[in-house]
Amino acid sequence: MATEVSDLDVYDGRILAELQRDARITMAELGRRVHLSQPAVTERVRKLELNGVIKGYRAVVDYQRLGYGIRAVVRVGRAEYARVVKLIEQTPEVVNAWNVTGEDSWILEIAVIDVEHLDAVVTKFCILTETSTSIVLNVAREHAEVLPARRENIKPAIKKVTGR
Amino acid sequence: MATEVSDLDVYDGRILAELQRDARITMAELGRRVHLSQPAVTERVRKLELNGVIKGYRAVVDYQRLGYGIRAVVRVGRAEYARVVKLIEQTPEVVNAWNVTGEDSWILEIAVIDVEHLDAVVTKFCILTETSTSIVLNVAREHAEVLPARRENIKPAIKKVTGR
DNA sequence: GATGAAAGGACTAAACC
DNA sequence: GGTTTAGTCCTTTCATC
Repeated sequence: MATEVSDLDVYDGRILAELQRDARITMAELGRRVHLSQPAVTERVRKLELNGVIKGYRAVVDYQRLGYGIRAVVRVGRAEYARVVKLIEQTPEVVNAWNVTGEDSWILEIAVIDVEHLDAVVTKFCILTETSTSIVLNVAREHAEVLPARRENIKPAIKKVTGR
Repeated sequence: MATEVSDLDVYDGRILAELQRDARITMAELGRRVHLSQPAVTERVRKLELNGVIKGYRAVVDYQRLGYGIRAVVRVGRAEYARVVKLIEQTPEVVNAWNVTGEDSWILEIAVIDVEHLDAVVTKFCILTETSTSIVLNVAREHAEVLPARRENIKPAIKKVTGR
């Protein structure tokens, strides 16, 4: 049985917001914040986990302080799917890897120590196909909180004239 | 006082690995896993948080199950910095936003409900400058665990001949 | 850094609305 | 679906080795 967005009420939305902000708060504290008793939130969180709405909980680390001076986005052109997947698996510097539509087949986010390290990683992918590397200068937004989608919130690209 | 990577020992590495895998384990359990007493791990985690190595803890949610059928990467060309930042701030669909080097100035990761919604979001950025949108078909790796950088682990791009 | 003790708070399961 | 209660476990802080 798949979870429908409509199954998620206002309490679930608040719970998801709080846990995306701080995943280590206790169930008692979470209950206080969303105005539910502790057993009630515990049960809701358990269901959100079971339904796969919450996939897990992760510590967010500072790449810079872990010794990775450079973050980069590498776009990888068309290449044999299995070979790219295998190369990604062999490359721990790849933090995120998406197979995408368009001229580039893959978009990789990598964390490397310095330029020499960047060269070493990018070269591995250059051998397969053409690549394009962009170094991250600045992060405007990271891991934004995502709430259940509500169609009412969409602002149409071109506003319809409402004859008034 | 900034943290140096050299300050992090093998225990810190294990702690960071465990907390990136599951941020909600108790300190007692974390202690068991890394073979330290509970007060010892608690103190180490506190220091990692204070030093900014651990930036926080987040629940990872499933965009699909929250009603976002499409994930996409939008590359945004050269445009006035402040205007792009302002537009990102006004666009909750943007999950990650990086200012990068290269022809594209910005790389945005967005989560949208459907094609109509995608159109609405992309159009907002098209007004500023040229954009290029790639829809995510498949995720090969997501939020890989990142451990303290160790230069010894780097494999040089071109292996040096060691005259032997 | 480990161990042990004590107080406070959090979790679990049950009974109940 | 929700709350309350009671028992158990975890966490925190202290002291000591």
